[in-house]
Amino acid sequence: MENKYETNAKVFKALSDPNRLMIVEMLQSRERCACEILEDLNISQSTLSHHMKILCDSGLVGSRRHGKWMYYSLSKEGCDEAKNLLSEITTIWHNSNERDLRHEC
Amino acid sequence: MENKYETNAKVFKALSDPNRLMIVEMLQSRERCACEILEDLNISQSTLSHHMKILCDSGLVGSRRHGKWMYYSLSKEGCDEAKNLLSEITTIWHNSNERDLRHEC
DNA sequence: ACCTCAAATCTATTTTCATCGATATGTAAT
DNA sequence: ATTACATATCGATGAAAATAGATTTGAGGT
Repeated sequence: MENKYETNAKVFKALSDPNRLMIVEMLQSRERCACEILEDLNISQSTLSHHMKILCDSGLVGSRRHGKWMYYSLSKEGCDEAKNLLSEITTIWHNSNERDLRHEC
Repeated sequence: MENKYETNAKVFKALSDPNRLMIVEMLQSRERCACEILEDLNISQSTLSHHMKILCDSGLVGSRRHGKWMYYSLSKEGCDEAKNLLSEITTIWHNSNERDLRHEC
């Protein structure tokens, strides 16, 4: 079992690699076949497959098979969830009620 | 020199660790002294210092010294930048003009 | 000046991750 | 069924990151 911090960290971990950010950028304009992504990045086929798995597992990217080819695209839902998550965790609470007491240093 | 993918990856890398997500959550309600954060996490003082450096370097967190103590808080600007960044890279372009040609598989 | 305490830095260790080559799997064409 | 090709998985390796203990730095207080 995985706690919420580990779960959330996974989404950001998916975005914390330069090659994966390049892939995400490629997917903004349209879905892409794995072989097309492979052409643009300087990595091996097995490494690309590994990155695509991480992106898909994070929910940011979806995939569909068409014959021999795998097509990848940004997932609207996954991307929205990520945005909501980031928004939630970085919102600064200006609390008027003084429940949250100061620490004794 | 660092390319944009590496630069952007750094922000998400800062958020890709469970302990750092816990710290960010603690900072939502108010600024915290390092010693207070240390009490809540199961990590050593040196490890905490390491995490705080990563969060500060990412721009998400700011710090101020008060006597012997270091106080950390969420940076409004840094957090907004992160949100804008995520929004930019996950926006799906529905392009009507057909500049972006299909790939030959 | 000396002592104390908080936090940063240094050094070493362990764990995680990116990467690749080789192999396996799945799909379609012959 | 056999072959060809795209992608996934496996196994190994090197690099990066998390972690802790020891030491150093910095900022009061006596």
